[in-house]
Amino acid sequence: MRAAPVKAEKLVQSGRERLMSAAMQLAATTRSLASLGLREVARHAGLNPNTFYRHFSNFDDLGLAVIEQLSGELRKGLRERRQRPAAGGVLLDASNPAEALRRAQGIVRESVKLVLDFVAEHREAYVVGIREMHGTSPVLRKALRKVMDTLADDMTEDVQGLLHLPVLTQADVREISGMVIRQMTFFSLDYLEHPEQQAQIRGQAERFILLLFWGALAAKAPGLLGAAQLQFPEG
Amino acid sequence: MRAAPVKAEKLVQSGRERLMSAAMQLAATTRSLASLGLREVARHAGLNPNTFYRHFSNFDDLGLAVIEQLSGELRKGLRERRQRPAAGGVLLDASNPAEALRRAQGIVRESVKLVLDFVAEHREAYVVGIREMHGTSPVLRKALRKVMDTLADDMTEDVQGLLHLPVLTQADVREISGMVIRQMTFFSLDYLEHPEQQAQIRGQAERFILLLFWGALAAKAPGLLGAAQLQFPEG
DNA sequence: TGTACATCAGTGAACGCGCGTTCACTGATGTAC
DNA sequence: TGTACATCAGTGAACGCGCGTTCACTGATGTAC
Repeated sequence: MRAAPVKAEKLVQSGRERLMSAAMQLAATTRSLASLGLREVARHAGLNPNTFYRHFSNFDDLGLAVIEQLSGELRKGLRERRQRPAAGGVLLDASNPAEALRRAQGIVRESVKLVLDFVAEHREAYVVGIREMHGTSPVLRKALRKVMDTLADDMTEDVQGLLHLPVLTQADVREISGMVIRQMTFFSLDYLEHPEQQAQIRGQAERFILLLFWGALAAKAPGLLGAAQLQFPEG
Repeated sequence: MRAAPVKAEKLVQSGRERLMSAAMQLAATTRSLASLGLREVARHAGLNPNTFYRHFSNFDDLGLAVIEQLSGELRKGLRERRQRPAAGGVLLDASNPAEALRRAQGIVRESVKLVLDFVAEHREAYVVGIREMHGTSPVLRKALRKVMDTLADDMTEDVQGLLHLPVLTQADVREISGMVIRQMTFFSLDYLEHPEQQAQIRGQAERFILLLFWGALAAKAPGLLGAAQLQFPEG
């Protein structure tokens, strides 16, 4: 009798995986991916230094692999969770603007919570990602810009699916989504760094998003807003 | 006869200054301050490696000195330039909202241009600053957060001086200013990286700022906006 | 089913190099009397 | 005004160390026939 090989395969990490998670762990403690050393990573993974070359041709190569894995998780995680509140969608037109805006506000609140929860759960990966977005390696920077763009595309799709806003074009929504995704990097870092102010930061993020959409609606359909009695969420 | 000593003193850079500008120059070409080496910087400054220790006790020390100098220049540069459009100020109330908003929009346009011009002129310093804001050294990160806060304070003061917006409290304006300063880091980098899209990016930045203020006004004084016929600036 | 061979992840020793740091020293400038 | 001394920015040589990379080798796993 021997142990089922399937289970064993699942449990034993390959050398490549060990190197990647070693890099992740090391980068998470104050340092960036770019500042790690090959020997350092191999040591942390319990491997011989030159085993590194069996799996990656250089350091950017490893960084890319790590980022691809992480961004895949981020996107997947967000996509799974945001299925939940998709009950119907809100049509924002002149029929009952106050009610529609109230419901839209609820969706914004849920979405902000969802993102910040995710960030808090994947704290280390997230911080490393943000750092490399402005980091030294052009390759990693470019990869992370692309991640941000993808997230903004996802958000655009969501907004157009959940809140049907006839007055805003897809280009309008995409531009606002891009701004929101970018600003969320700051809110997220604040959120992680100041756990005692989490409620307040959540409120700020909600207000930020609402301001942008209200501003856009104010420019394109002032009548709607006038009837809607907007209210700031308190921080 | 000998040359006037005053002039000579001005022209000859001290060792400390040479080290600082060497670090600046090196950091500007793809690398961050944190990733520089002591010997590398000294070499670039034309000095003996250990002369470094005559002026700085470690690398963060140098980084801080560089950042203090740069942020001083940034603040001073912005402060000087923004004196110009201070002709009077715009009172935004119910008397003639359309005209007041039109003038406010002009001020936003001028301010965005001013910031982006400054960024383009100090390209290298600016990029290094942004990078260190998310960088490896906690000391530099904290220093740069403070710079951002100061800029947001300055902007708050300006907004309250130039546009008199009776419906927004100082806290409202300060929160929006913080959001704008942060988002401008992204717009600025875009602006530097894509010179062929500068007009478009300027337009995006203007729209961003207007959306926030319009959103805030829409929530607090919907009547004003309804009468004002808002218009998006095209990118 | 067995055998021969190729592939592949991993090892250990060795290389030359640039690094941060320390030491003892120099020469110019500033300061006290 | 001159002299003695202290301070300070700079030099050059030397240190031990960890780094990235290369080499020849091992043993397990997969594949062809």
